[in-house]
Amino acid sequence: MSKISKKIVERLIIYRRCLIRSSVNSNNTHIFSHQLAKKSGASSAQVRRDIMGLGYSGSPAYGYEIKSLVDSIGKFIDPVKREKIAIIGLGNLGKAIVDYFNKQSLEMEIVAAFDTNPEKVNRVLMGCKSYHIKEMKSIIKEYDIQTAILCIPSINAQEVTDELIESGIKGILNYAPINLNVPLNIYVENLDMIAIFEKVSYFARKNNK
Amino acid sequence: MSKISKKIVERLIIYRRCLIRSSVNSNNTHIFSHQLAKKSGASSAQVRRDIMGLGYSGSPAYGYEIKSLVDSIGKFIDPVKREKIAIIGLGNLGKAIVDYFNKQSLEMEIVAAFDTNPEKVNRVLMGCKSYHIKEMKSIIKEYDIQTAILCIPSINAQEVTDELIESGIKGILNYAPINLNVPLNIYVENLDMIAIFEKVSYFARKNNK
DNA sequence: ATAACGTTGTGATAAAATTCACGAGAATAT
DNA sequence: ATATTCTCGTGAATTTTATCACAACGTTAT
Ligand SMILES: NC(=O)c1ccc[n+]([C@@H]2O[C@H](COP(=O)([O-])OP(=O)(O)OC[C@H]3O[C@@H](n4cnc5c(N)ncnc54)[C@H](O)[C@@H]3O)[C@@H](O)[C@H]2O)c1
Ligand SMILES: NC(=O)c1ccc[n+]([C@@H]2O[C@H](COP(=O)([O-])OP(=O)(O)OC[C@H]3O[C@@H](n4cnc5c(N)ncnc54)[C@H](O)[C@@H]3O)[C@@H](O)[C@H]2O)c1
Repeated sequence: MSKISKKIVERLIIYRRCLIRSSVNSNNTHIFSHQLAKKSGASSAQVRRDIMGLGYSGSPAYGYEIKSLVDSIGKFIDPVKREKIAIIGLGNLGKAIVDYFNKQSLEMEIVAAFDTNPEKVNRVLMGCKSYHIKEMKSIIKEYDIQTAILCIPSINAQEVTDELIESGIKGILNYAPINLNVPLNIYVENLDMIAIFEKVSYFARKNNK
Repeated sequence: MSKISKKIVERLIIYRRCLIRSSVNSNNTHIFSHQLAKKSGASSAQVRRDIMGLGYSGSPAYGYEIKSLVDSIGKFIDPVKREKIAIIGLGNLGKAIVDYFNKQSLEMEIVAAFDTNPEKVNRVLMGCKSYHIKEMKSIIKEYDIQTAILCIPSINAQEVTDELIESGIKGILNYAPINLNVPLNIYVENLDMIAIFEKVSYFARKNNK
């Protein structure tokens, strides 16, 4: 079987998001590669190749059956159990994220939040309970949480990261604008909003060339 | 001169962010390609290649001079004038973003916010004034704003996008989980937080392989 | 019947991105 | 002085990624 590269995984995730979104406001049961391409920003040949990699097949007559394609991507992408996520930092951004994730996502849920500020602990927001940071290690182990979202000031990000890793966390989505030092087997995705916006600004000026 | 591809632009932006961050808490004046590689996640050969593309040169003895390298990247990436940004939607996410951008970024500023909710207009947050959406077109033209951040519910995103484009906006950072339809010369960057987190979850499970 | 059409799946090809690897040269050690 | 040790800049090689292009095949129109 052909290898599924990092890039292909990223696109499969996008394809699925596009499929789920469009199946909400349309009642088509099938989609052609060129339609999914348009929605996702890929080329139609690439869509077909990526889907081929999954071992999934469409029909030349009707294209891909949306529901089973979504399932097929899910079988490849999703964890066996429902994903339980921790979030660290219940500031402006953290609260917005908890609200958004737990409203939108069916496959995963932010189950625990941690903060140092006593006013932010022992609350419940969208099904997510908040705790003091000193309880973090035990709660993460208790819930068997594998992934975390980091929304605290840069200055504290590395020390909390070290604790997260000690607690058994394997993946971190980091919003703090700092480069975290982690072992090779830990996956960190940095989401630097300013860097992303600089890109928008650049390509806007170049008329998207 | 060799071409600067989209990918290289993205990395240059990251390099600069890393350089600026690390120059805050260290007083080194120079940096080697392998050090910047470590910070940014690229390889050292790639760092050298990318910087080469700028026409900038380091010294084999001391590496790159941080300040002039930052300037050199800026000369390539930055607009001539300070970037003025509009934001649409002052909900949880929108407020967090205004606060963050206007605190952190030196090169750009969110100068105007727009919302439909009367309670959210005619306020000032971190130097950003908020207006009713019906004033959007005129204010954007008045300030000569080229780029916008979209933080409103998906359902309204397309119509507002159409108005943004009519107003002369050339680039959009879109947080709503929907695919916007825009002309080819308009740059849209979609930031789908759930898609990004799905990636984190996947690679965490695969031990970052 | 059968021709025309539009799509998938995929081998072959092209293009893009990345890494390799080494000459040149400055700094430092001996 | 000379050797040693780093690095940068970069041509060449390699690897990865994306596109091309078409046979095979079901559908629809005639
Ligand atoms: N607001 C944004 O849109 C935005 C965007 C990108 C990145 N960021 C970054 O995300 C982080 C949070 O942003 P914010 O706007 O929510 O900031 P904020 O100041 O509103 O919230 C920070 C929260 O973290 C908590 N905290 C501080 N130290 C902690 C620790 N050691 N352990 C646990 N909790 C701790 C604070 O009590 C507070 O509740 C910052 O690093 C910021 O730079 C924010
Ligand atoms: N909260 C998050 O972390 C998060 C993350 C990713 C994406 N998103 C998306 O970003 C958008 C906003 O998220 P939020 O959490 O801030 O939601 P929110 O409901 O808190 O805020 C939405 C804001 O948009 C305003 N609004 C609605 N229609 C408008 C219109 N036509 N013109 C101008 N303003 C309008 C509302 O008055 C409100 O202030 C949503 O599409 C959401 O799915 C949110």
